[in-house]
Amino acid sequence: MSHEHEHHKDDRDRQATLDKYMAERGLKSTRQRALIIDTFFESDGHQSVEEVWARVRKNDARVSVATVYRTMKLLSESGLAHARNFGDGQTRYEAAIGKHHHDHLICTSCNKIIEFENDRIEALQDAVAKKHGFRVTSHKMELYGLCRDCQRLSS
Amino acid sequence: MSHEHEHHKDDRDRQATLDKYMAERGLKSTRQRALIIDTFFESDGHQSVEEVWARVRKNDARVSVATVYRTMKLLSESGLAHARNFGDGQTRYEAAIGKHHHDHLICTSCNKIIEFENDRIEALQDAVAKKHGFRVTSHKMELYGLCRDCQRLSS
DNA sequence: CTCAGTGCAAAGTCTTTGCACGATT
DNA sequence: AATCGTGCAAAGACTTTGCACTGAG
Repeated sequence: MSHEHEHHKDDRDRQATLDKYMAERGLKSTRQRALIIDTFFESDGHQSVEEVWARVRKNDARVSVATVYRTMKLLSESGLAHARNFGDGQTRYEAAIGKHHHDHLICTSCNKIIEFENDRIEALQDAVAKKHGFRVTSHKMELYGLCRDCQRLSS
Repeated sequence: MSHEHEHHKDDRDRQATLDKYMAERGLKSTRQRALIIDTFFESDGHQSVEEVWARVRKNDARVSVATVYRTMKLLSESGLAHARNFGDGQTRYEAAIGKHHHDHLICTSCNKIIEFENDRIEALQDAVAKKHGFRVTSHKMELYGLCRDCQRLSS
């Protein structure tokens, strides 16, 4: 299966999830929402509202930042995006569709973020949750430290 | 070894760490700092600045919240406390001495927080970090979901 | 036609900071 | 005495919200 096919499939998944979510609550589909959502999913990574807004404005300068805040919250509540807090005082959103779940290695010196996934850790997390009677819906794991490059620089 | 002994030992550890840190940077020991630090370490859990301030004020109403902010940041930088972000827009501090490292199960319904530790997960984290050339200094792992009680209520 | 969505600016939170005064080394 | 610390209020950063207008269903 080509990457292109995968992307189209992701697009459809996202559209379906979103349509379902919006239909359930009587939410309307507007020019602004469509633009914001498309813009968000066009980029990878951990996007702040400000960043999404900047790119949205290139297409339509009339969109207000308040609408971006509202729409990102919508995406987060619908499960299409995850809200993250890496310690700077800013919420960052990450697309929740189209890639496997993963966690983060964060360099405290250069702020580089490396993503990784590890099934054994996930399995252990589930086991821990079960032991405590929890039904886990999401999780985050972040390892902070110095990346290879910054270790070299500081030594 | 009695619990009492352990606590005394923790107090000494903390005092030593803090003294060393402050000496290294020429920081002064003041009435406010001592009170804030004692107050913080008297309680367990994940304390917001506002909460610490409230308890500090019972002893000395003249202490300003700005000083509490500054002191908590100091504790965090000295490694005696960890700053956490659980998603409400508030930094919470947790004592870093006197208990093992642990992670969190967070109920998204009642906000209950359960702590757990799992050595195998920690070991796997180290392995992942090593694979990426990272030197990890700290980490956090949070599992979000419904606790046993809230599952029962919502079903 | 109705109700949700949007833009705007105002208000809210949490946190940081400039400055003059006070305390510690 | 020299600095660092503190209190206060102002400023900042990010986010939410009230309201009147717009637009989707």
